[in-house]
Amino acid sequence: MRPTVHDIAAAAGVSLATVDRVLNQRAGVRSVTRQRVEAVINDIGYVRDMAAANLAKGRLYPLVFILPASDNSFMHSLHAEARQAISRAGSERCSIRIIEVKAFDPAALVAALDSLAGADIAGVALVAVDAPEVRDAVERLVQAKIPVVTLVSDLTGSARHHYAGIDNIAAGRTAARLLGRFLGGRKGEVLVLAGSLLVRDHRERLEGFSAMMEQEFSALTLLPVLEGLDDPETVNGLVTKALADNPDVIGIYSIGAGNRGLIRALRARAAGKALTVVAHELTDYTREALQDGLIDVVLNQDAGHEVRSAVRVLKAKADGLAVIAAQERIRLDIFLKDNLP
Amino acid sequence: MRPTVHDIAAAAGVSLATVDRVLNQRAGVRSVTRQRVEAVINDIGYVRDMAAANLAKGRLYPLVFILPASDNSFMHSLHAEARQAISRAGSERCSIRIIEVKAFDPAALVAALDSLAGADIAGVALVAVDAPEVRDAVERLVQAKIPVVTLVSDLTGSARHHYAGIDNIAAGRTAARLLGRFLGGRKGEVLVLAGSLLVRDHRERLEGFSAMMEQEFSALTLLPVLEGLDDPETVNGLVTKALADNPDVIGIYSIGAGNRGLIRALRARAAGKALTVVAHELTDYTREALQDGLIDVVLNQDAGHEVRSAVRVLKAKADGLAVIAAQERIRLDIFLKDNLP
DNA sequence: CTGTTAGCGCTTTCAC
DNA sequence: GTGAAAGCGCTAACAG
Repeated sequence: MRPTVHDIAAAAGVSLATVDRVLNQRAGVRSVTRQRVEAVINDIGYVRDMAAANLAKGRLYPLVFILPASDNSFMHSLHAEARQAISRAGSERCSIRIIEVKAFDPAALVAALDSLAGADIAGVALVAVDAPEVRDAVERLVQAKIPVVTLVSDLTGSARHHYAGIDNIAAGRTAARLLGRFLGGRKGEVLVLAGSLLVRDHRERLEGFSAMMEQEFSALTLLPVLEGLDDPETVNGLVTKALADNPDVIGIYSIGAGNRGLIRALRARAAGKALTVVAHELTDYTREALQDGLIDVVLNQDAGHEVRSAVRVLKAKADGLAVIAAQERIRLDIFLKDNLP
Repeated sequence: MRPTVHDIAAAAGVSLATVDRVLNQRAGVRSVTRQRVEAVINDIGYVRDMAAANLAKGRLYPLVFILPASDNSFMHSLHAEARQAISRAGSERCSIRIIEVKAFDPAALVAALDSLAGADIAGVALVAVDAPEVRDAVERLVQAKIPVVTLVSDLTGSARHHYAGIDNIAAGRTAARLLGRFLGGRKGEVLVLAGSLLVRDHRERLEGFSAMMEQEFSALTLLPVLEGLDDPETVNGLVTKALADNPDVIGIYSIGAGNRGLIRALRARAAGKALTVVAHELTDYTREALQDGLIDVVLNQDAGHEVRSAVRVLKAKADGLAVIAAQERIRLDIFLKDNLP
């Protein structure tokens, strides 16, 4: 059996209370005693049984998830996963509260963050809007020793403890290479469709995409980026018009959400020139389009993994423990019609 | 606070012992009493605190990992991940023992499995060799109520509780589509390189690959499959010869390990016709080759995820608990030089 | 059949 | 400064 506090106490000739004080670095122990105890701890290779400690403490991890009230499939699934996490919270000694805020609105986000100031909170996860005032609000929480994790979209220059999301620059580069290689050296134009360039993840995808295109696929010309605000209707209109206006388009990269509109436009199009399409986020719509051959590649981030990872990281940070780095790396999933889950 | 056994006892007017007997479905309770207690349990929405229960029981999960003693990078990393799991085992109340067996040897595997018969084991994970005698040995463990998980390679028609590995047919199909699309309709021959068609994962990859090639990329002809036994030297020889003998090869699919040899052959080749190459498993060698443009795509399975998943699943099965299915799905990772971790 | 009691490994009063 | 003792939620003897 693993050594316990009793073993330490016996070996060091002190009481359990003293051992506990040393283990938890609380005051009230002569430094001679402390050192004796610490020596024993190292000696016998003691490691604390966290489960027992949490039981004794009645430890609870009150976590808060701040999520945008966006009406697109990806955000829906992020919400769903967060609710799933809530249903599991009991057995993991944590309680999760979801706060919904207006999307793309720094002020609303700041208000939500500041509302957490006094509260008894073990950690906060938020989908960041990349603005200085948000960065400052996060800074205040970090100062107050509250672990903070950004989710899906990161916050430039912020002190957040961790980012649970994909590398969006790499995602953009990957999209570019797949599109470029699939088009196999053909000459033509590429349509790029973003949600909004005010969010960091979309900006970064575009950045990676443009750089790679310029560098490796000079036969392809990028048309000016369209911003569809992740809204199906808007996207549909923009794409329909752009395809009509630009007969040389042979590829599309859809950076954001609202792919429902894109797919509608693709379906409506007279089956003319073949189009190669790369889009983000696997939803019911993009899955179907992939199967129908309307979309060629879907790049995806696993919302479930992101939420579970955020919970694990927040709990670990709350206790000052390390995480398994590889487990918390959020992968860029690449889906063709052949490897759909 | 969540309701506890005390609350149940009080509400049902019985003692803790009786509550415990009901909770653990042990005998020795009149069915009237049992029903009364069960009613209360449902009423107040009790859920057992597993951590406390395990503490009281002094529960330990003795797990066994049976791994092949193969000398290739992937198996090395699988071993490494298993050792990592051992180092974490303490804090997860489990003890993990690794048994090494001769690779591709059903008899050795059966011997290892049978050696576990009497032992106090909470679960077994094995890299299966797909043979009837292995299936039978697994069957015996399952009969003995020991949870069994296959790792990396599955066992046909077996009663194992779970498979922690990728969908290899989908992997083969994906390889085919990527190769086909990257080659963009060009006419030519494709070299297929397997480790051994005696292992199920390689067979399945080939199956998926061939089917997709035939179905969608008829401009490409598959050469007879070469078996390199996952051995770098052998692979190197085979590839060098095949490329010399078949000047029309424009694509390669490397199904198994031993890619060190493939890469050496590619480097040695006079920089002639461009070759499109899809290989499996991200190792130091394939990573470098990807960066150098020698390999175009690496399909990968995350050994760390597989090991962690196997541990979680075995523990859950040992307690008769459910797992989070999505978390235990092992993804097919697709790496281009642009999204390397 | 049912209840009492001690105890898992750790923390936390409250005395000394 | 230090220690004794009770208790977290659950289980496991051992009595009755």
